Parts: sequence; C-alpha cells; structure tokens
Amino acid sequence: MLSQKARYALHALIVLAEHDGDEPMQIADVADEAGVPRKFLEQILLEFRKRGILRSQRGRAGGYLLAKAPKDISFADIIRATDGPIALAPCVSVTAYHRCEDCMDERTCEIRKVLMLARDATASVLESQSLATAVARRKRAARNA
Amino acid sequence: MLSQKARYALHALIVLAEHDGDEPMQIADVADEAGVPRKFLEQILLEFRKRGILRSQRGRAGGYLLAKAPKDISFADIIRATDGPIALAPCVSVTAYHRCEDCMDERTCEIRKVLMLARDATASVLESQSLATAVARRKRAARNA
DNA sequence: TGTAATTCCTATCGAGTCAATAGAGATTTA
DNA sequence: TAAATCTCTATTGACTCGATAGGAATTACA
Repeated sequence: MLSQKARYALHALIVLAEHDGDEPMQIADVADEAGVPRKFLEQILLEFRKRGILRSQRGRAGGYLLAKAPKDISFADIIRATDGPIALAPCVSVTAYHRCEDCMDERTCEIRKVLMLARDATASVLESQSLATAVARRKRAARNA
Repeated sequence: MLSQKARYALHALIVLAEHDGDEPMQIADVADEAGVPRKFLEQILLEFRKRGILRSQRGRAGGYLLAKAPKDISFADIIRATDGPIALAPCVSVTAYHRCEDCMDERTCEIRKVLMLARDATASVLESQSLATAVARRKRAARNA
C-alpha cells in the first residue's frame, strides 16, 4: 500500500500540474484544493523541491511550481520520492539496489526471480503514467460532461 | 517493499513444497533450512494454517504440511497472508476493497485509474507464480549443474 | 525602511507496526 | 507417565507514520 504521504503528494502535484502557469501557487491554496493538511504538505513539497521535481519562490507572493514538464514527472517519480523503491525487495530495486543480508546466492534465488518480474510489471505502468497523462484524461472528461 | 515476515514465509513455504511428502516437517527443521528464527516462524506458520494454506499435526512427531497442491499456492496468496493486499490503495484492492476516506469521486479519480493498472500488472505476475513453478525451476537448475 | 506574507527547517508527539523473544498450555506418541 | 511438538498470547525495543508547532529566513510592497 502507498502511504498517506504518497497519496497526498499525488493529489498535490496533480493540482500543481493543472494550475500550470508561470506564477507559483501557494502552499495554502494547494492544500485546500488537494485536501491535504497544510503543515504536512509543507514538508512534502519541500522534499520534492530538494529532489528537483518542484521549484519554489520564497517570500511574499511566493509558492511552488513544477520544475519540469508534466510529461516528465511520472507516478513512479512521485511514489519513489515519498515511499522509496517500487520494488518488493532491495535485491530487485533498480534505483536502490542492495543485496538482501541473508541471501545465500542471488543468482539461484527463486523468490528474486518472481519479484523481478513483479517489479518490471509495476514499474512499466508507473513510469508510463505521468502528470501530463493524468491531467489530459481529466480535461477530456470535463469536456464530455 | 515486502516485510521480513513475507520473505521468511516465502522461504519457508518453498522448503515445505520441496519436502512434499505425507509426513509433516517440523518447525525446527523448516527454520533451519529456510534460515528463519524458530519462534518467529512458529507464528508465521500458525497464521498460514488458519488460512487453510498449511495444515499441521500436533504432538510428538508432529509438524506442518501444505494443505493444497503447490501449484495452487501462489506468491500472491503468500504475500497477502503476511503483508495484506497487493494493491497500492484500498480503493483498487480486489481482496480488501474499501473506499479511501477522503475520496471525492471514485469514478473520476485519476490516481485510482493508474493504481488500478499497477495492481493488475503486479497481481497478474504474482498470481501466475506458485510454489510449483518455483520448485520446478529450482529442480531444473539442479539437474543442469 | 519596516511590516506582512510566505517558504524553510527542525523538533516533537502519540499511535501504531515490525521483528523477535518468552513462556505456559494443549496434544500426541512412545 | 514423560518427552516432544504445536498453540496461543503477551511483551519488548526500535522504528515509522501522520500530524502539529514554532521560529528563522526571505521577499514584496506600502
């Protein structure tokens, strides 16, 4: 399961992607629209800024903006930033690989083989879906309503 | 990531599937072969018995056996027993569905659509892989060594 | 130049989960 | 009757999670 933090982050970034102008959007406004507790959202957005996914403007009339195009921010990026690797075990993680401490032989581990398939399947979905695809679907639905 | 408990369970059930006779195998032996702390394994196996995946024989010369054919015990079954749903959110879980508390409208939620795809991709791998497929691969590898 | 508005940063909290251990009870076999 | 084994529940310490708090730093604007 995703953490609450990850769900909040997804909601917030979609709001920022929809806003999508040159002016920053303030935390308080994002919190309102996304339904996230304000102070908690501060921490979340801060972390995304440190990862280069968002950028910020400080001081009065400050706020947050996407640091890249919506199509270049995938669901996988967002989930990794809040919850860590997508893989089900460290030994099959691409972004945070390390050996399982108690592993006898990685090459013959049957569990690893299956978890590798699972990782590839999950990652291929989450890498292919981005803020752009989510916003586009939302706009299309709004037009047809 | 899977919990340590889930990894232990996978190892232990593979050991039981390899043993695969009519006589039960004792917890202490499974613990040794699978590399799992004995008392912790007790709890794990107990839970699998309650779920009908294992059965047990009490008293002297007792132990544990698979309650079904290895091909009918999937990786998904094992992971669900220890870690809960495979889905990334309650609203896309098949085995433990419930609405996200803060969800406005489930039909239009863009996050849900993506998590649904992810769940299907992951589950299709984990449902298709069983103790039988794991043991078969292991035996084939042993023959070719 | 000062003040209000905003992000930045760190600390803290309570509740819960995780991994592991402990030990007494129930059951079966020899 | 004794030994071996599974059964069950409690407990522990470390850590994580979700959330809140409050002051520091920065910027816009009157």
